Amino acid sequence: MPRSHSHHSHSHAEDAEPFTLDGLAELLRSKGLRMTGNRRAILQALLKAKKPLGLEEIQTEAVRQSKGGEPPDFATVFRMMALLEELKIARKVNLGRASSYFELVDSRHHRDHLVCTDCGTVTPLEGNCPVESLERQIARKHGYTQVTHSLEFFGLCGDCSTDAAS
Amino acid sequence: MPRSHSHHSHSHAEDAEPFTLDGLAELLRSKGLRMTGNRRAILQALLKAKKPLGLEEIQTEAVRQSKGGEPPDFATVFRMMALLEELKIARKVNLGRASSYFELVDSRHHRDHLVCTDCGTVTPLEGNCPVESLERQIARKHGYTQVTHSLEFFGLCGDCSTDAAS
DNA sequence: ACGGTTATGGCAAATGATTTGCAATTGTGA
DNA sequence: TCACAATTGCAAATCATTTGCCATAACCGT
Ligand SMILES: [Mn+2]
Ligand SMILES: [Mn+2]
Ligand SMILES: [Zn+2]
Ligand SMILES: [Zn+2]
Repeated sequence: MPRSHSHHSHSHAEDAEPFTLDGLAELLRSKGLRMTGNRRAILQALLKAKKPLGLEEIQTEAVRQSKGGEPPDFATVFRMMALLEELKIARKVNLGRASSYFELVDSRHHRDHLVCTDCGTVTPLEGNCPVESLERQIARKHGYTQVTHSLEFFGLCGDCSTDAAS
Repeated sequence: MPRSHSHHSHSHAEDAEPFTLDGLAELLRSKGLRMTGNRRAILQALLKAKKPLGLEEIQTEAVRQSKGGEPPDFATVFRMMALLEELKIARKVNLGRASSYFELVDSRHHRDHLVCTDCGTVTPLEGNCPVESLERQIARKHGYTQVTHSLEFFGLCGDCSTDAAS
């Protein structure tokens, strides 16, 4: 795919550009994809999210972001997320639930999560990932490439611990 | 098969009783549950497994363990696994696939996994878990109790890396 | 701005996985 | 051996994911 560095002032799609709507829009276009109202809304929802979102949540957040109008169809959200996964812009997060949850994946700020198995509260964990540095070692030891990981902690939050005791 | 001290065992999986068929049988009975041919076969399949098994696999391995006869119904395997999860004897493992996979959970030998996202190969990782010691810290810091975790690495195995390059 | 090309989106139906109801069966303790 | 409750097979229900089809709309070149 030819890269036209027409005006070098900004937005090289492949650069570690901070995840911004414009940056993502550019990236999509560079792949021959189109930027639509639905997609803008979905991306905004994901950008604003403080925790992984389910398809329903993306749908409702998206319509809120785009200030009203019809929410994107469920299938549309589904296809968009499949696309973003394909492009490694988003990833599925294992929250131990039946349906899928997604978050944008910024290679510099990936997050692990703490999930209350009772009330469902999700807390992104602060600080450095404790296993990121292992990816390289594991890759070498087992002859793997492109190693990523998924790390979640599950437990009972304070409230739910109390409730369980009574 | 020496059953040295199978009495005084009516309680939790915390009795660092080794995970053996008899031990598990006893545990189930202590909960008022019954030990049947199906259950014995399913447990044997799980005990023998070197990696997490899907419901189908449990079904086929179970019939092999019990040396023939009808394989347990799919719903039976499903209910058995729900039960074992409930009792914290087994857990679901996130292999990034659509359907669920299970493994017995021995608090002393829990395993994280390396999964090839292309061919599906699953490799239990040797050695100490790199985050087990964090569970306590996270529990304290966030006011959680009963904290567990799920850690999987994903990537392309040697073969699949080669194929992808061509 | 206009029009042709083609990605996209809505709708509904197909697929796939999980879960449940129910009657017949079977394990267990008495 | 009996009575009772747990278990199981089978089929149907539920829930989540995925796809086909065609009308629509984004983008490109004029
Ligand atoms: Mn991490
Ligand atoms: Mn671990
Ligand atoms: Zn909670
Ligand atoms: Zn592979």
